[in-house]
Amino acid sequence: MNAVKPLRADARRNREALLAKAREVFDAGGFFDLRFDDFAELAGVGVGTLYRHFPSREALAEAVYHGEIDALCQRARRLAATLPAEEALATFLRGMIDHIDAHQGLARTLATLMTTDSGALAETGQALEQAVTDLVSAAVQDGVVRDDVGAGAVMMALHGIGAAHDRPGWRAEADGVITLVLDGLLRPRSVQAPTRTP
Amino acid sequence: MNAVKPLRADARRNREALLAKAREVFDAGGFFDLRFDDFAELAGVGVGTLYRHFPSREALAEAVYHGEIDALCQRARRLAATLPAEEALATFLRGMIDHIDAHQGLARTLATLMTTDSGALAETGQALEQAVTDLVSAAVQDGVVRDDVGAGAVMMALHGIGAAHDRPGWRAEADGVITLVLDGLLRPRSVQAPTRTP
DNA sequence: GTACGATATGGAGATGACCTCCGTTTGTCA
DNA sequence: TGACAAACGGAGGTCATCTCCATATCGTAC
Repeated sequence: MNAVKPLRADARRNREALLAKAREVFDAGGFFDLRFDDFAELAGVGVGTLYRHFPSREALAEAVYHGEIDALCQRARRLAATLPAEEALATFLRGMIDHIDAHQGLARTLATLMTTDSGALAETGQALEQAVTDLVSAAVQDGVVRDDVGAGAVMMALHGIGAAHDRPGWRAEADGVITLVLDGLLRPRSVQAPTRTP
Repeated sequence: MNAVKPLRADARRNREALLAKAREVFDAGGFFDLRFDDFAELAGVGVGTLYRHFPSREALAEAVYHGEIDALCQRARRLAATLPAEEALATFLRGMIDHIDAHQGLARTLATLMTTDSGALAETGQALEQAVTDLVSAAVQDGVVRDDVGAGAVMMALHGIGAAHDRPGWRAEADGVITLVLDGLLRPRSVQAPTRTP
């Protein structure tokens, strides 16, 4: 599926230059406020080259954080393999906040990844979602976590955290969400019948 | 603060026409995909008039749902007055989903309202957030809900729900989030010390 | 009813971001 | 080194947003 024919030397050089500059701009926090064209100039390549390598701003963002997110997924697998399912899930979710907190722009990138469900862009998002799903499933299998609420709900909560990263008390609130989600998951199923308001 | 001098007759007429057409387009679901200029023509007014009345797409969205959100806030107050705090909170949150589910575009509007924290646009968002805060506070006061997680976390969760409204299994997942949040809130504080990953 | 200042209108066009196209340059391989 | 493919770059097309101001309409005082 991923038959990447080797890039020509100059192509690879430009690609790296773009990624390097992108990381720099991300860390400075201004990535999403920068004109995409200006970014090409900043990186020292033409606009056409920029667009050939990264068809959209989101594609570039994904590329920048692809490694990061891959690492998160691997981390999920490692946790799942070494810790009791419940603890693995908890540790992973708390770690997500740390990661988002540590890197400017990752939050917004995640938010974008989670809404975009079409195209190759979503691939990374899917991987992350799969990782979460696996963690939750394992905990359910263990019997420590209710089975009437799916991993999708957890993803939604993460989504909310990512999308709201510019709120004033972000860190504390994000921790609160995870606490609620985790403690909520530990309860037995359907404490109360899901009341629908009339 | 809100010293609105009465609009001239034609101005009021145009404003109403814009709002009416906006509601119509919202219900059809295409509001956010429509060119803003085209919308002016649809409503039968000039672009300038559109922009004078509603400086941005979001301002118009807010105006359309201002009543709706006001109603939600009132509902929150009514529930708080007539039900035990815990039940009031639960009923309100479940009701939120129903509302979002019922109206195309309300979800996206809420998402926008919740991220935008500057300008008059946020006023409505603030009101909604205040309503949630009050409900949570009352439940905390009653001792039925933990006091170590603030209303901000609940808002974040709602945010996630609103922002993700185009996911396939949205309704079920949204219900799941609320279930987790509610059940999470019912647990005593800090079951486990908030572990920070190293 | 009419005259006049205040208020509102409308739509052509400026603005500015995004993206494409294609003539030129650079790398690769025999 | 020649020839072919791959990649470059940036001028310019496209498109949505928003502004500006000459014109029209309203409300009111006379």
